[in-house]
Amino acid sequence: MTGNPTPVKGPVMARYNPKETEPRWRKAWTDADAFRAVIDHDKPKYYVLEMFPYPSGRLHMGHVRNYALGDVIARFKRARGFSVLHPMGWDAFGLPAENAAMERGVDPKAWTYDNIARMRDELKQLGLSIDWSREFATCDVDYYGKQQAWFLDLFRAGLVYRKESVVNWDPVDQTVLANEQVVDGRGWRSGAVVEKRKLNQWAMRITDYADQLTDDLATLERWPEKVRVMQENWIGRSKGLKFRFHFAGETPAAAPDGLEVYTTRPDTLYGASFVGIAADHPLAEAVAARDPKAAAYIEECRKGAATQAEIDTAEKTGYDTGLRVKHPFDPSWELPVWIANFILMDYGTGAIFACPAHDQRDLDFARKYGQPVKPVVLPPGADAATFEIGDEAYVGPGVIYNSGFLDGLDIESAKAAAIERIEGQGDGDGATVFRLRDWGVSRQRAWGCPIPVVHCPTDGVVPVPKDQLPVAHPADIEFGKSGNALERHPTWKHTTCPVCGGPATRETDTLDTFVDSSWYFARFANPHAAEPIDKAAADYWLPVDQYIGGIEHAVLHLLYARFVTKALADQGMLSVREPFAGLFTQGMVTHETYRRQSGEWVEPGEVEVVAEGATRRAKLIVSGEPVVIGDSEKMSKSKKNTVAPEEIFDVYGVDAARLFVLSDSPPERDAQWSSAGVQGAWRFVNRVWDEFDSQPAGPPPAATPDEALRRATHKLVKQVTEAIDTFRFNSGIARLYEFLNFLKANPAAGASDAVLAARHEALSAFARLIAPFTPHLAEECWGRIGGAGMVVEAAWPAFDPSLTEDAVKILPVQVNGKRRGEISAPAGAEQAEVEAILKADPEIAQRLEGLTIRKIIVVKDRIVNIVAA
RNA sequence: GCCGCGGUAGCUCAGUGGUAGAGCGCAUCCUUGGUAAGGCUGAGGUCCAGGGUUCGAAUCCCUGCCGUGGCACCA
Repeated sequence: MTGNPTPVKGPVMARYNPKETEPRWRKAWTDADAFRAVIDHDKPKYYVLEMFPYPSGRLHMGHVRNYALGDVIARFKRARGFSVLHPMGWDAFGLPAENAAMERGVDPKAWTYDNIARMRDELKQLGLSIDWSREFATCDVDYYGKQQAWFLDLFRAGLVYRKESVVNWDPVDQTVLANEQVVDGRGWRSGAVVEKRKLNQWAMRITDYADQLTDDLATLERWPEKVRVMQENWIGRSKGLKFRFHFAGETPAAAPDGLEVYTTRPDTLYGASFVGIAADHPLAEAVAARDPKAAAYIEECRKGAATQAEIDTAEKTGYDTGLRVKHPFDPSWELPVWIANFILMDYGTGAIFACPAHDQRDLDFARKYGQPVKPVVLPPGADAATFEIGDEAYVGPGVIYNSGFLDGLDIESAKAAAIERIEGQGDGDGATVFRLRDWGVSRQRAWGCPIPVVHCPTDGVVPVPKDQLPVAHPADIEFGKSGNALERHPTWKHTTCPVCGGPATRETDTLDTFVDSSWYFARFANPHAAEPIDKAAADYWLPVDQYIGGIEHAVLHLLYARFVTKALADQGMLSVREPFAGLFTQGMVTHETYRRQSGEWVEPGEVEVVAEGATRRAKLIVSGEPVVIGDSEKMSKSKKNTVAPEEIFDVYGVDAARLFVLSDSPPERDAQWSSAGVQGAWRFVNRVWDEFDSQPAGPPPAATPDEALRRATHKLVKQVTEAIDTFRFNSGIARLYEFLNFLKANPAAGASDAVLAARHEALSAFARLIAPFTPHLAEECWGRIGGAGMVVEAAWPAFDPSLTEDAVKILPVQVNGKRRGEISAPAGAEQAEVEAILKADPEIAQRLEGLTIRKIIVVKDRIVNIVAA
């Protein structure tokens, strides 16, 4: 190095001031219309979407993380030459608006749009690279009117229907819930114990797509395995046999064709000991009509267990109906028919045959009621003469025995043989059964998308003609009471029948808000189109290349969106059959919790944490009262462990907040927010700026750049590029931290021309590499070293693969697996060359004195191991 | 019960056959005209435990322990 050997302090630098730089760059991006998505067939396209927010009115750290993650991808892909679509909208219908209306007497519409306005400002402050010209809210009349249009298309296609059904009724929210929205017997939002009610309901035939929804999971290679498994379990496809038992003796009028059951184990039919039916099976009801004891038993079952815990521990009970059926393979063999509390009416046929030896539930029941237990599957190695079932059913592999024509077969062959026999007898067929139920979409709420049909006393249910869409809310809905305000409105529901012109009433149910969110990604392709979906635009942009959101939507939203995509594709409205090619589920933002001795929760802002070596203690700032530090948990108001994003932006700037939330942990894991962490990010922002500010202004000297710095730069570009490509943002940021330390070790002050030139190249790359994470800082730095235009318009830095490796490698030398020294070798040196260097090394020679070399293992560019004895 | 994920420095996490790393925190010292700041240097690790494979294991395999997520009377 040349220059002044004494330490030179840099010029007095102004501290980096995000309050000044950040708004300035956001304005520059807006003025340049930098993020407008354009259909450009000369470029590869990339559609980045984060799950759109509910407009609660306040941005929280979870939002910051979600949108920062998406923004990294969007900015990265844009710099890599993709035509990027990165839109934003609002999932704006739903109960919170109605609750606010009830509590505060405000208009849900005004409340919602006010919240949107506030949250839009906060989101824009985040500096996201979003095409805001595409923004819409699901409560916009234009959006839900288009939704009504395709809803009617699905109605005509038979995919939407109305049925009287037993539904989950949430007594607090006063509405119906889908099965997916009932968690442990309680409403997913209200937490109220869900009741069963019989109502006329609108439903969508998602079960028609159950096979496709299962099969196509295999094509979603860029989805987390976990989510695919969850969906597969939820749909719950099982293959088996549906068949009828014929009655022995009297055939009840309620089951004239016999009793149909479903089983996945037809191979164990010879182990049957009784037949069971659900308490609400029609046959059970018929029995109850003439048998008061049966009626009492059924009543008992209905009261039954409400919560999952109760169901788990509930004892199996049953009631013998006195009815008898014939075994399908042996008409002389009669089986009793029991009503049993563990059989579910809404799965399969609501009736089973029980094989206690090979099903634990059947075994528990059989032991209690003295039913026979006959094993028909012999485990490998077991002796047929002595094998017995104790308290545990045998469900493993084996050979069929005690089973007539099935004897000697393995389980799979026996299943096939049994099904073939039953089909031959005309008693039943092989069948596929799903756990998935049709999607009930009716909601008895006003603040949702009205279902566009009319009820006519003459013509029945009549769709509203397309030229009369949208069916909009009346302007003067009176909220403030519980129940459906549309139903209560004095005039809105009264209309005329589109068919006969006579008086008729409008449907007052609205659609589940999950319908709103099941196609918004397609509307973003062209949110101003006259048709619900602009097919040409959708063909260009869809599928979403990278979708990002919380794991909590693994079955609800993500399953509905997949179904609607397939249904709309079948109507010719879309070409893709899967909406999201890539899915990323990010973790939550958590924070330590603090409590006073009294147990009262305390906000982080009221607490001072003092670190003393390995121990940390906390106290109240005002009084010095000791505070107990609790686990890090999801930020929530009830535990007072939230941190308001706007306060962080105000103190440290948006870039520091983004950087910290991205750097702390891998994106799929929870991120622990801490004030120390965000301060660390803030220091990094300043150190970056200092480094750029210390570089002499003007073009770099025309010297050959310093080799080591150059190699480090190219290595960095490679590492950060790969880290972003593989969603390891925290790793990429760690490399940037390291590189900054390396740069500081090669300061501009007193540097040679070679170093100054290499530093310029390094800083030019660095400004572009930090842009996805800290976009405002990147622009400021880019400008400082004379970069052309803005970073948002600049190409991602390239790296020269030959420069990402060191020219000379330091190879550790092991003797018998223990490190004993090191040698220098040219990169790529092969065995012979390395051995030559080894022999010339006196230190190694000394180590090997008295030993016989058995083998020398050279791992190119990595390590040498000498095996000696 | 079934299916996952995780266990590496005080904390949060990289590293997934080849020299144990980063950030934060901590300690020492320097600076005090960048100042509710900046810098230098350093300490700190049975890579959860045991067994196996290998010249070599944090990494691969087996067993166990601990934590955590999802599903679950689905025939």
